[in-house]
Amino acid sequence: MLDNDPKCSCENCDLKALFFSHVTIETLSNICEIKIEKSFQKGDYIIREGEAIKEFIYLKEGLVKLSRTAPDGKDQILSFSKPFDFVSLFSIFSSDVYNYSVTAIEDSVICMLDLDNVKRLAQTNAMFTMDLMSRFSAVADLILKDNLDIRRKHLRGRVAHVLLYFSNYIYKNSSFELPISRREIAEYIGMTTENVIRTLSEFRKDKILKIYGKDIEIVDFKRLVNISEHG
Amino acid sequence: MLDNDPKCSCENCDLKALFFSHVTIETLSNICEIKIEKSFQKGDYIIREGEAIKEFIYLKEGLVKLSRTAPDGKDQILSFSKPFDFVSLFSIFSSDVYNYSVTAIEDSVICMLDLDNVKRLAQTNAMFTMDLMSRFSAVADLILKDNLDIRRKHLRGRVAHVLLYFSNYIYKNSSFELPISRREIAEYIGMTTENVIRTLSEFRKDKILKIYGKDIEIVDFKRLVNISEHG
DNA sequence: AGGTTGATATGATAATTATCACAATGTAAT
DNA sequence: ATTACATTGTGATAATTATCATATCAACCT
Repeated sequence: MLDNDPKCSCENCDLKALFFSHVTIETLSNICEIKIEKSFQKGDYIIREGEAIKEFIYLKEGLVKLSRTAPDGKDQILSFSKPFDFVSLFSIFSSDVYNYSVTAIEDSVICMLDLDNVKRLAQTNAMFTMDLMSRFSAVADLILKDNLDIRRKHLRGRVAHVLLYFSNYIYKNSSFELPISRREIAEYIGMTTENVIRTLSEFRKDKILKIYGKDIEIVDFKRLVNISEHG
Repeated sequence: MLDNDPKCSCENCDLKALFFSHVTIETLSNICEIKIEKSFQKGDYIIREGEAIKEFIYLKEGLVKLSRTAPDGKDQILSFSKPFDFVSLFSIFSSDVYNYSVTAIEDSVICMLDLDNVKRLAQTNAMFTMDLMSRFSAVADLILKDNLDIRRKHLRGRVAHVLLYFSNYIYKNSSFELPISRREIAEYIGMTTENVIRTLSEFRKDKILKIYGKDIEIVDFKRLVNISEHG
């Protein structure tokens, strides 16, 4: 965890429009003054499952994973989030504790606002609450849709799905450095680590990918899309 | 679809507390006057995937399933909902069309309010919007948790999970009439119909269940719980 | 009554995925 | 530097699940 960055100001924040577009500059400034900005390095926990929810948190920079530890001790990854996708929101209005852990999978920066303050704002400013709810429902829908999409695919389709997710949605590039391990891919798609590794090797042998450790280059995009959609 | 029931009044509705507890009686009466109540028989579509969202809908009585048709034509069931669990809410603040179909799996009654009216209310009454968001986030959390729970289980554990869900959560009885077909169980847990049927037969042979068509009696509760949790 | 359809049921076999075993590499700690 | 440990990688085998074939039964239609 690095030091706070004093240069950040809500007024100039790219994320302001996300849920503060109906909040007056004065109110925003008040909130802003007591906000805390924190930096996390890749691998750091931002939120731990079971912790009390005391802050309203959103992601300014970076990439995180949402996960939980199942009763048998195995981790399950629910989704990945970049800025504009919400982070802490899933439980803050319905639970006292976080149901999921949030971990930085790239160096990340978050903003923390006092939850009681945000709740007070939400209780008085209906438009703010509407904006919040719209974001929240869009993200929830996305996660559910993604989970259903993965559910109906086989191993190869699931691995292709993850690769396309990072390529198309996160990095917007056919070459990228995979931010997660093979094990984490497995935890995300619900398969074993060995089978994820094997499948990646197959894709390499089939000249669909070039792989250098975590560096991935999608060579045959069409075929990968086809595998993702039709097995 | 049956006739409207003129006897229903919002003032006496059990569900009022759900999201109208911070709405004045006058406002509620205004909303109430233009509400439409509809009854559906088991099997009827209440909402079809892809339809434009024009109403705010909630379930007064009955039991429904949320599902979608995957690109390959196969159905996937996302969750089941009884009154107090929301129905239409998943997309109404983030999408113009329904992402999921809602089908009555028992005779059901819904209330329909004009969505623009509800949105206007949400934009002016922050407490109402907060209540709405709390319900919504609780339901979303529940669905996600349930999906993750199912994901980490094998066939037998998944079937046991569904049986316990209906027994514990829906009917609160060790005997109940299964409101869905074997195929629908399969669509819910992501396995084939044949394997669901086979597993039910195994449970019967193992004297865990008594089965008469759709009538289920859980005889060995402990063992079923154990299968659900540990395979 | 006869015919069609869909749901339930069961068995045999094929396909898919997990588990186990082991090796190589890389990385962090001391 | 060297031990310790996690990650990546591959093969053999076991376990799990899907597919296909077939049968029965009930509901519904004409």
